[in-house]
Amino acid sequence: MKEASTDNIQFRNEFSSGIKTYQDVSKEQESLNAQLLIKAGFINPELSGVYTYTRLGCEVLKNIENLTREHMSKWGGEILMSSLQPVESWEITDRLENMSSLFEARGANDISRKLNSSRYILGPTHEEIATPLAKRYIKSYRDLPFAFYQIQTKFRNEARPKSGLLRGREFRMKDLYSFHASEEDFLEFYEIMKKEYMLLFEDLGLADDTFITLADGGNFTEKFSHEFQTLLPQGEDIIYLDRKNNIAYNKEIVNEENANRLGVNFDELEQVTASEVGNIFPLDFKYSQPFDLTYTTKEGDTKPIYMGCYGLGTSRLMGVIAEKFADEKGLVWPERIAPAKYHIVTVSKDNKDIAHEKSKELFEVIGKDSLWDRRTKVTVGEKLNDADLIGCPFRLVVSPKSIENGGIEVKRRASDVVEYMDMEELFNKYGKTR
RNA sequence: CGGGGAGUAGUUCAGAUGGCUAGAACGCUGCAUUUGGGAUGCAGAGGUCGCAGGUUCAAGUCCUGUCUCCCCGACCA
Repeated sequence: MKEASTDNIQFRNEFSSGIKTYQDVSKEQESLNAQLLIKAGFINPELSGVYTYTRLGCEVLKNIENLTREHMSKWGGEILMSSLQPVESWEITDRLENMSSLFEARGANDISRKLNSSRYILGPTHEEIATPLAKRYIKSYRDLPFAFYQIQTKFRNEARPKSGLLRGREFRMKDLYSFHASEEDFLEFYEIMKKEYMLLFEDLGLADDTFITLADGGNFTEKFSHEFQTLLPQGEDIIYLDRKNNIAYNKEIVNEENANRLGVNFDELEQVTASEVGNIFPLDFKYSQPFDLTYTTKEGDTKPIYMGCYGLGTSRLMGVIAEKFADEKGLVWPERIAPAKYHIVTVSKDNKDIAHEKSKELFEVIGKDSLWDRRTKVTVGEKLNDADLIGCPFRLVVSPKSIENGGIEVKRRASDVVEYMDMEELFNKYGKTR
């Protein structure tokens, strides 16, 4: 294999990484996250509310989802349910007519009339798969509690997609389903998940601005569900925030009845806009009943199963984080989910000098946690601007000037402080990888 | 689904009242010069003007239909 030597921004020794930034992005898209993510080459719009995750965006999405896996795998095993779902199951739960955002796919189409005429639902959520699936695993009280999760592309035919990744027709979501013998057991697990979600938001750098928010249970239940709302000026939701008690209330449940029920004076609370990045629901018997999901008790009785479901919008999180931390120069990624920790910028006329040699060594030693801008046909200014736009946590400039000053010029994306050090000092101080 | 705006080069856009052999900037290709904050010069390539009908000697421009995108609202397990 020939050495990767194209004049590009290199990533992980890929021959050609396909990483490109764009100077002009249509002003049509108003939302900051879409503007920046398109400009910086993280996503590409395909249809209204539908995006491709290009090289850098795919990396960020994977990082968010792998972090999510670390937390969820403590409590349930990962599976991958089908995206196409049988219409019959949706008839059983009576959601075929009641959910407005269903996409329907038909087996018989213009391309192949030989196929049957079966109708499918393009999965917007997975209770209709998860519940019957659980029947295969749960027979006895000995099988409980039980939980599994998946991370998958969901499809919802939103009337109006908007705000880039914040609200699409196709988006990524983690959904976990839990099954319990009793309500007490369910509630215990529900609290565990709340804590686990907050730990995840801490890793994502969002903990300080994310609040558990009481919300409508939807057509799942009469009980409240709990949303995780991240403060964001461009968010879709208005929440009533009680900072003192660290809890919030979605505007949709703010009324006199709930004021009395909860003993809360909503007028005293702060109204803020936020984006719903997660939502967890007590499902009670809402799905176990129609699918006849039961277990046998120690005494030999047959009882229905308590269920809960726990959603997290991984692609929406990417949009929220992009938008929340961005500054006038571009994206600013939290270290755990950035496409790379280090963005190496080489200042070299022809990639034949000492700056290039040192950059190459740096890139090879750091390995997968670095991007290397080794382009020679663009000016330094353009490379520095691109580094700011892409938003990796650290920028490492290797140039005649930096070498004169002691080696590598190190600057954090979120700071203006510039330091000079050699490779050993760099790794001692900031680590080789994340 | 209601209201508003827009579809012209790879991208961002300009092309009142029909005359276009369709432009600019950026990007792209080649050569030379250039390298610390979005280079310089020279030479090039690149378009069924969203799609389908219609009016006209003549349509990017006018009419009808249709599709798509964006924004506001309604909706949003």
